Amino acid sequence: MIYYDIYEDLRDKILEGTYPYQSFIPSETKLVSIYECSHNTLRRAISVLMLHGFVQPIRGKGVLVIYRQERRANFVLGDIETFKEAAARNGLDATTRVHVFQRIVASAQVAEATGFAAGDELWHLERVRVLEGKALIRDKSYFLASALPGLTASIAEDSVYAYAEDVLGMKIVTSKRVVTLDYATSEDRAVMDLLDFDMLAVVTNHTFNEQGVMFETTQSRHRPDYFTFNNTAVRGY
Amino acid sequence: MIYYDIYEDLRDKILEGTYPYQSFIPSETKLVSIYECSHNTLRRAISVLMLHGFVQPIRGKGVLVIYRQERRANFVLGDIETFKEAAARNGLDATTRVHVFQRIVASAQVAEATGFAAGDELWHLERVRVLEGKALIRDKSYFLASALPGLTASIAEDSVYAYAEDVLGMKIVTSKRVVTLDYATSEDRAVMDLLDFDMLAVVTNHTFNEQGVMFETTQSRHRPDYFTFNNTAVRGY
DNA sequence: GCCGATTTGTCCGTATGTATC
DNA sequence: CGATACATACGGACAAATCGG
Repeated sequence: MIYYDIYEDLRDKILEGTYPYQSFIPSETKLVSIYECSHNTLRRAISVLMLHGFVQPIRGKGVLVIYRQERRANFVLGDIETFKEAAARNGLDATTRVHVFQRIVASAQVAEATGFAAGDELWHLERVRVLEGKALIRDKSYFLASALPGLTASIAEDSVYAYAEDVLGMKIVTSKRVVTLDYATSEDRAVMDLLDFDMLAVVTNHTFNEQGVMFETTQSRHRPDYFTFNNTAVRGY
Repeated sequence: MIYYDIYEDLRDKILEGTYPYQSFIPSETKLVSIYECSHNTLRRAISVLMLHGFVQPIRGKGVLVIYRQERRANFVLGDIETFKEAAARNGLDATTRVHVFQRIVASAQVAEATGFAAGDELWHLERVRVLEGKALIRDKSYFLASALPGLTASIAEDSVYAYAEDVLGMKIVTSKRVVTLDYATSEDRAVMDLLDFDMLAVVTNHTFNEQGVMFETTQSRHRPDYFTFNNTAVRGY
């Protein structure tokens, strides 16, 4: 995929400062001759850069870099990535404790709450994410059992996504997320290191694989002081 | 813009149920002949649908609808839109109280906190958003004065964005947002109807116009029970 | 103010590859 | 294997905005 390679190359040059904030990257014409690709392919790479908030094209002038290094945050969410990847990217030591691991059949209530159909066979997992020795995130997950044969508690302790992608060959494509706030429950307090926080950031996500099957929904409950959610919106895209 | 018209038409058909959840929309070939457009233009419309979480194309099969009507939320954020638009879309009666309206010169501290340059002339606004008679959101905004000549308190009471777009002809292009949580301050409590909530959802945004100039940064502090933030991530885009 | 060169934006047509059925 | 459907890439044409002379 040529467009993606070009995207990564330009992105890295922006990240390392070759193309600094508020500067223009080389023109389409120049980049086309540099990468020896068609202008449409280059434009696609630019559009991915734009959607990720790195650049903003200005007609008649050029493509402006609007990315700049953010202040250090504790735990940044945003793109599709696993908990382990996010922890590694944020330079944190991470482990996972599996509290619940069971196979269930979706009741009408579970179906209503999760978006699965009543009668679906599901894996029900409850896990706590531990960063630097602190239990900061509590995940309540439901996975479609038919999409994840052979799931075990020890896999869940490592990374379900890695198992799905590397072992089963599944690909995660779309992830819809909703961020809300909720009171901490006594259950939250029992398994998390909540200090005196009484509210949590709640990220509810629905994940679709390459078959368009919603195979996972997870409610992640985050301790407020370690929660950051990034997003870029571009008009018309 | 043909691609955008096609996007809107398909999106509306999905919203009204013509193309229901988990069904395939007509094939590329059929849509091309329906809309009498080129292959590429249609694909662009599909890609916008995908980025907004409405569909997911599956190679060899078709384009699957993965959108379904969500439960009613109190106040949903996500795309680029004004407070008034969001209120209208959520069917709520909305007013704005302007508490602070002044012109300042950015100090080093303000520059550090906002991302503007020290010495920039800024409008500093503090506003409270009132929905259905309840003061639920507190906005602390800084606008680049050179980008918004003639701003007044009464405009701020209505909609700064409408003034920028309709009167000044500015276009809002990119909006970067970060969601965090913060303790409610005594100032928050003084101007908002906070009940007994002691934490707030904080959305910090940086907005760029069509010139690539960051002309606004706003910190919006939301009462937890009225806060919802939507997001869709697609792998590779 | 005008013109021409540059740069991005949109659209079209075609070719080829890959996955599904 | 062939037909269908999406995915990627190329090249060309014209429009729209900017900028300098």
